[in-house]
Amino acid sequence: MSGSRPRYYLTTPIYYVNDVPHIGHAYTTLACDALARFMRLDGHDVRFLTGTDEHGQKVANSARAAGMDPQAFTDRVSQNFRDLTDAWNFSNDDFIRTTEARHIRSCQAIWRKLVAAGEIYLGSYAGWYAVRDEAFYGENELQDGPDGKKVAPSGAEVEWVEEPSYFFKLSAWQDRLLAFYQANPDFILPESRRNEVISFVKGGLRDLSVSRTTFKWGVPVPDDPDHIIYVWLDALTNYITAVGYPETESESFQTYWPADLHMVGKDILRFHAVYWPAFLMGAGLEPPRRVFAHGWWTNEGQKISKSLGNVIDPVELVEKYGLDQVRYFLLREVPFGNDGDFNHQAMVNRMNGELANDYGNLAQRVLSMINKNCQAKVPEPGEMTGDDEGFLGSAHGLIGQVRDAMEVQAFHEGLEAVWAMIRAANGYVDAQAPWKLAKEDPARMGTVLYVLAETIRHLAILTQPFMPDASARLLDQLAVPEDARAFACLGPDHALKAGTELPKPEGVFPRYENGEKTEEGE
RNA sequence: GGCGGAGUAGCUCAGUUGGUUAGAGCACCGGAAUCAUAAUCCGGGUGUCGGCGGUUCGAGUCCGCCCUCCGCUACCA
Repeated sequence: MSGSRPRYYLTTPIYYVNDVPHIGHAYTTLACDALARFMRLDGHDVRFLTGTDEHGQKVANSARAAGMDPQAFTDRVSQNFRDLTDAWNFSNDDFIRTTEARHIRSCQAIWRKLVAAGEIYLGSYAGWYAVRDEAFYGENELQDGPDGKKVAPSGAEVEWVEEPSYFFKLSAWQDRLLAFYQANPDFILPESRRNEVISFVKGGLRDLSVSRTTFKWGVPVPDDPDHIIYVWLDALTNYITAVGYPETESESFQTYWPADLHMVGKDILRFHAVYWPAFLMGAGLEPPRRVFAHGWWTNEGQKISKSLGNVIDPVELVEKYGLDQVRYFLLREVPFGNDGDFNHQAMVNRMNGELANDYGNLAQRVLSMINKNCQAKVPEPGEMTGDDEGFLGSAHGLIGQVRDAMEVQAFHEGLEAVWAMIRAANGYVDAQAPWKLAKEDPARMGTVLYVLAETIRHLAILTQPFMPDASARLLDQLAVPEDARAFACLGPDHALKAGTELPKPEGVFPRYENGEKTEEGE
C-alpha cells in the first residue's frame, strides 16, 4: 500500500510496564497520534508505533511479588497500556512488546551485528551495589554510614562488586556523533535540548555497559547465556524490530526506516539522541531523522509524584472533561516542548471559551441559520464580494500554516492558526449579519451562509487530527462524505454543493459548568 | 563549578537579518447586536521590553558587567 506516497514513521517510547499509565504516557502518545492523523490526512503512508518495555529486574521483582511468572505478569500489566490507546482514541498501527519473539530475534541480530563490527567487547562492570535494592549506585549518591561503610540513598548498605559485562564502544563515537548533529541541525528538537546533547557529547563519552548477569529477565546474549542484553540496547531496538529488522531488505524496512520521528519525554532524550544513533551507525543502519523531547505537566502548579499522591489518571481525566476537550487542552495550552501546568481553571477556560464559545458556537449559529432559513440545505452562493473571496481565501490557505507548524511539532501554533480563523469567522458573521439579510436580502444571506459553511468545512477537516470525534460530527452535519475529509479535499475543488440536504445541527462541544459537562452535545 | 536557555501588559506568551505610536489570547471596563451552546462583535493599556553601561542617526532586537529563575552535567524505565 505504500505506493509513491511519502511515508512517515513515528514512534512513542515503549512504556515500562512497572508503571501504571499516567498523564505523561498519554501526552506523549497523544502528540504522536495528532501528528500521525495529520500526516495520514495529508497523504502520507503513516506508520505509528507504540508499545511496552517489559524486561528488567524491577519487572522480575514485581512479578515475583505478585506470585506470577514474569511473562504472565507482563501479559497482564501491558494490557493497561493497550487499554489506554482505546480510551484516548489513539490510532497506532502497531503495539510492540519487548517480550515478543520478533523483538528477541531482532535484539539478538543487532547484537551480533555490533559484535561483528567490533563495537562490543567483554569487560567487567564495577560499582557500588546494594544487595537489598538489587541496584548499582553512583559514588556521588552514597553517604557514609556507621562503621565507615557506604550507604545508598535508600539506606541499604552497598559493597564494591565487579561483574563481567559486555560494553559498547561509545567512547569512539564522539566525533561521529558531533558531525552527525552538525549535518542534521533538526535532528534534536527543541533547539535548547540540542544544545544540551551536544554539550554532553563534547564532554566526552564513556563506554556503555550493555549486558547484565545479575538477573535473567531479558533477551539472552547470543552465544553467552550467562548474560542478558541490558536495558537501552534492548529497549531502543524496538523501533527497528517493528519495521522488520533484521530483514533490512524487506519492503517494510525499506519503506519505513529510518524513522521520521521518535517522540520522547525530556528525561530520556540522551538515550535517543546519543546512544541510539551510535548503536545504529555501529550496526550499519541509518539513524532516525528526528528526536523531539517534550516537557512535563504539573498538577495545579505542583510537581506530580506518587508520594504526593497527585498523579493524574488519564482515564479519569477523559471521563471528567471529555476526550476531545482533553486532547485539545494538552496540545493547545503549552508551546510544545515546554513544561505545562494542568489545572482545572485553565482546562475549563479552554473548554468553554475556545471550544464551546468560539468553535462550537460558530458552527451552531451558522448551521442553525441554514437549517431555519435555507430549508436545511446548503444554500446557493451568489456573486461574491471581495470580502467573501478574501475570507474564503484565508480558509483555503490555512492548511499551509498548520502544515508548517506540524512539521516541527508546533501543535500549539497549528491550533492558534486555526483559532485565528475561527475568531475571524465569528467576526464575519457579525459584520454580515445574515439574520438581518434573511428579511432584507435572502440571496445575499445565502451567499454569506455558504461562505461560512464552506469555512466550517475547512475548519472541521483541519481539526480532525486533534479532535477526531467532534470534527467528524461537524463534518457529518455538513454532509461531507467520509471519503472527502482528507486535506486533498481542502480548497474550492471539493466545495460544498448547493442544495445538499443537511441534518439538524447539534452542539458538539458542551460547556463545563457547576462541576459537570452540560447535557447538551454529550 | 562548567555549558546552555530565559527574564516583554495582572496572567500565559509572540516579537524575522536593529528602524514609523512594542503585539496576541485570557482577565478587566465600556458599548453594539440578538442568528447561536447566556454564546458573538466593536472599542479601551501611562507596559522603566530584569538592572547598569556601551556601540549606533536609531536597540526589546548587537556588546560588556550585574541580578533572578530554569535546564543539562552518563549507565532507573
